[in-house]
Amino acid sequence: MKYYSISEASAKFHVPESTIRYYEKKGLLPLIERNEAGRRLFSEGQMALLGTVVCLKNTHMPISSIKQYIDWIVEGESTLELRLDMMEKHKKAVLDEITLMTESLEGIDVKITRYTNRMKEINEDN
Amino acid sequence: MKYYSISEASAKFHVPESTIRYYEKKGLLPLIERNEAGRRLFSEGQMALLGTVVCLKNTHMPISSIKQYIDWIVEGESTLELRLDMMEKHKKAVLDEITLMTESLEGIDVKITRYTNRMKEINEDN
DNA sequence: TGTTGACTTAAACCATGGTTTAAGTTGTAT
DNA sequence: ATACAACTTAAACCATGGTTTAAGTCAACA
Repeated sequence: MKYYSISEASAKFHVPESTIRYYEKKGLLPLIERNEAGRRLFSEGQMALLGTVVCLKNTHMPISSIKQYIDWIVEGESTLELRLDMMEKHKKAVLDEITLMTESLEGIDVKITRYTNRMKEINEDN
Repeated sequence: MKYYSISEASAKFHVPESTIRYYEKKGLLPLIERNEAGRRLFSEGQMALLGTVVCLKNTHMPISSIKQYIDWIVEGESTLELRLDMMEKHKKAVLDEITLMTESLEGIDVKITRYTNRMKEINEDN
C-alpha cells in the first residue's frame, strides 16, 4: 500500500502544507499515521479523506461542519442518515450560492456592456 | 427625488444597517447625504451604488477591490477603461469559482448517491 | 563529520469582514 | 413633559481560516 508524504499530499490537492497541518489539528484529518521519525504518512484512504475535505472547502462548508461530517464518518454506519441529510442540505446551499452568483454576474455583464459601448463612442468621437 | 433611510436601504438589499455603516466607513459608499439631524439619506443613485456593492460582494470581490472600483467611478470618465478591465477580470474569476463549485458538487452528489444506496440496502435487510 | 532538506511542534501572528457596545441626538406619539 | 423609536459616532470586540515563526529532529549526501 502506497503512502504519501505531506509535500506529496500538498502538491496533489494544491493545498499548502501548513493548511494540511491546520486541518489535522482541527480534527478534519483524524488518524493520520506517522513513521518512526514522526513524519505524517497519508494512506490512499487518508488521501481520499483529504480530497473530501478539499471538496467541502471548495463549496464553502465551514470547518466546524466539515469536522462534524468527518466525526460521523469515523463513528461509522450508525451515522449514515445524518451524513446523507447533511450532504443533501449542503448541496442545496451550494446550488443556492451558485444561483446567487450567477444572478449577480448579470449585473456585472450589464456594466461590461455599458462600459464597452461608452468606450466605443469615445473612440468614434475622434 | 425620493430619499431612503438606512433602515429602508437595509431592508431593500437584505444587508444589516451595521454593514452599510461599515461599508460607508470603508469608502464603498462615498458622498452619502445627511439631513439636518445627521441621518443618512440615500438617493436613488446611492441606492444603485449600494446595489453595485452588494452585487460585487455576492460574487466575492474583496472590500479593497470594491473600494478601488468605487473610487474609479467617483473619479469619472477617465477611468472607464480601468473599470471595464476590472469587471472583465472579475467576471472571469467568478466563472472560475462557479466552475470549481460545480465540479465539487459532483463529489457531493457521489456521496449522496452512495449513502442513499446504502440506506436502501439496510432497509431491505429487514 | 557536518550540513542540507524535509519534516516536526507549539505558539504567535495575521487579514478579512464584519458585529456589538456605549453614549448621545432627534422627531414623534401619549 | 416624557418616553420611545430611529437614528448617530467611535471604539471595542469577534469569528473564521488560515500563515508564520522558532526551535528541534532525522536521513542522506559530500
